[in-house]
Amino acid sequence: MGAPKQKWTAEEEAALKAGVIKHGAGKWRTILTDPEFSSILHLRSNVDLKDKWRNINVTAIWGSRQKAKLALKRNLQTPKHDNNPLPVSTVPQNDEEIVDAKPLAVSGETQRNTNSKEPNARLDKLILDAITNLKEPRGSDRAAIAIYIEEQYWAPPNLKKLLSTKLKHMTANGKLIKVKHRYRIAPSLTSAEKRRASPMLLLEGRSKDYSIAEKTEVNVLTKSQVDADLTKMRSMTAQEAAAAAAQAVAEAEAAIAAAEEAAREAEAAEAEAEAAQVFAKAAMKALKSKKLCCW
DNA sequence: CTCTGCCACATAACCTAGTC
DNA sequence: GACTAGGTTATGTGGCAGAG
Repeated sequence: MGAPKQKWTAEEEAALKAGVIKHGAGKWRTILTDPEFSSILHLRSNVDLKDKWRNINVTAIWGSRQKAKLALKRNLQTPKHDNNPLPVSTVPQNDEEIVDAKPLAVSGETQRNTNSKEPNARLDKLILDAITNLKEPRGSDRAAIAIYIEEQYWAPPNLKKLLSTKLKHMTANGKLIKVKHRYRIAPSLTSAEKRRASPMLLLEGRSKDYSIAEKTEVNVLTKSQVDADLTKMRSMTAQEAAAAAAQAVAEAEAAIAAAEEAAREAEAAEAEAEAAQVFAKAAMKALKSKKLCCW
């Protein structure tokens, strides 16, 4: 069927890994157009890069895609209280939750599952963070939010456009309240959500997952740190990049373990809260019946 | 039989022209 | 300038099939 199979060479694989280190997983087109890698990867399409990256990840954990698929099936049979790590096929391949563009994805849920109706979730957090920290009594206007984000984070060149779309979206969702071109955080937003609006890095492929950051005390990078990192990466040779990729795999695995531990704790806390709620209801009921009997 | 490269499809993200 | 709608591109995921 279709084109004959072209085996990936070690050189191509190293270039792919180096590209992911430099640009982040999911930025296949960017990697492909990077002159540093395009000469090696000129026979490959962005789709090829994406497929190969999937294979590399799956192979690293499960041995093969088929094994991963089997593991997934087993997972689905015992969905909720299964402590086994989720197979890579269910893990986000985009860089949304990948820490420092590590080859292995970190979260246990797909982006589609979690963010399908919530594009630009990171910007979401930055906006909340900006409004919270600006502390303007009547709310903050779009320009003020934009300036805050630009000053505090690594903002993309099209920030204003993204911001406009996102503010509208968040207002529609009820996360924000818009009064006379000023935005305030909706009172219904939980304290947990507000807490999540803590500083995050807005840089393609380099965002820090806050829950992991909280749990593992990973430092949130400043813009200057990111600049320094990028400069360093650009001066890397292919071998150095490959070595960095290998190290990144190890670090990602550690991050996965920490994230899973945090998820288990969260689940336990949730169960505890549920139990407390049930207890409270029972107590109320008992109290009511007691009152009734005494009246 | 297993592995892995290729393909197809769904959807998210992005871009652009038109309208207010 | 801001917003919207429609089109295009990029990416993620599942499945098929050739190679070893």
